[in-house]
Amino acid sequence: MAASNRTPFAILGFLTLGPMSGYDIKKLVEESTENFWSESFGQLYPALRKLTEDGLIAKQATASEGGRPRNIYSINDRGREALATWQREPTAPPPVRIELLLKLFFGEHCDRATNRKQILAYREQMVRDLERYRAIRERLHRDRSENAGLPYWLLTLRFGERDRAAHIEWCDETLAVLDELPDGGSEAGEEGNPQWQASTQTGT
Amino acid sequence: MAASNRTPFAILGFLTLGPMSGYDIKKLVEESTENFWSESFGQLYPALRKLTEDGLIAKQATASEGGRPRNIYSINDRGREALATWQREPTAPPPVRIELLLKLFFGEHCDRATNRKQILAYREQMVRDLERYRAIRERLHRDRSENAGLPYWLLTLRFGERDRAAHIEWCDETLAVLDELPDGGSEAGEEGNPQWQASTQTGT
DNA sequence: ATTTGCATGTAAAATGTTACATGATTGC
DNA sequence: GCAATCATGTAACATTTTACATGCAAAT
Repeated sequence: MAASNRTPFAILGFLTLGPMSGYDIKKLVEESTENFWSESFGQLYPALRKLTEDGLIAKQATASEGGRPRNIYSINDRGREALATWQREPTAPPPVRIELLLKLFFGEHCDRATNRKQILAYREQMVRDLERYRAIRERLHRDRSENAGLPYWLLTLRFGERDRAAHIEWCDETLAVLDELPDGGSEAGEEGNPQWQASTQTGT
Repeated sequence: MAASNRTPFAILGFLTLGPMSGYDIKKLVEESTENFWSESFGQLYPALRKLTEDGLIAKQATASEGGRPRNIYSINDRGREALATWQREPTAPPPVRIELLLKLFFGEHCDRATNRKQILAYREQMVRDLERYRAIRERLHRDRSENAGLPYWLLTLRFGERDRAAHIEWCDETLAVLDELPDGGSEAGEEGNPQWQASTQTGT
């Protein structure tokens, strides 16, 4: 998985929004970047410790109100610098692993109904995503209109909207194409053909 | 990474194209599904051994021509059944981890030039992908027009084309938006604002 | 009372990439 | 002769998820 652990940078980014605990970060991730970037506690807590050791963030144990112990982390100047440096660096292309396409690539061995069902399920997910994005957009405009980060958040949201819309169009085109194709059926047999070698490359 | 190791199914899929070695599979992956599904030797060889042990494929050691030893694997009926079963099963949504969007999400803390540079680099990659896909498409039509799998391969290629085209449009829109925004600059300071909690969710 | 949420963390397992070891053969 | 490619495999490392352990506080 390449030499790249971006969790520290995600943490630094969220800490620019204000001091907070690991738990807070996790919650924030879930309600903001989850659609294109997620983090689990198993990554978060070790990374917080490392960032503290490296002096990019400061930890402040709090047991004040209610007596509930919390570790509150704040970003410092070195942390802000590390964040900015990362933002200027070349960005790794996102790794893609689209199981749907792998299934469809071998779709010749399935009956039409199976292929259709897979595409339809994917399409429904895309539609649900779009509905969710619309709700998020409305909520952002309602509750966050003053925030300086809002334009950037909206740009990432727009990415999701365009992406999903394009995939829905692909689903519709694909369904139409599938209807024109002979219905295979998954009967074994036919004997693997021998002209497989070289040049079959395909998209994404 | 969730209970899902799809490598065996990828292998089974490729073996439907004919008997071949692990090395052959790796080559085929590179020139066909690499854009949406890749495999490394570190996954391939252990998975081939496991599939053989489980009786879904058969291994045949060859030392024939030239004396070069090769292990040729063939899918059998149980393997074909396992493949078809997987193709009918619900498909996990692809995991997304888009570093570009994470950077842009915190773009408020960068100067405009940095944000622009990141988007432009991404756009260039999308354009290169599209050019590559066009070459693949031409090659497929030229060399593979007889193959029964071709329509399905073209569908996965179309996915990549639509995806990249949509992302390019997003890049253009984003660049226009960035030009309207005040140029931040990465100076520390400003003090993290305190109204971060709840409702910031965004797209993809 | 009991569930839900707050809160921190660790351990183990799954998954995946990269680098290495090894050696044959083919084309220049 | 030498580089490239064929060919198989392992080991180490990196990354990430899931499950668990632990316990307090607030709301129903």
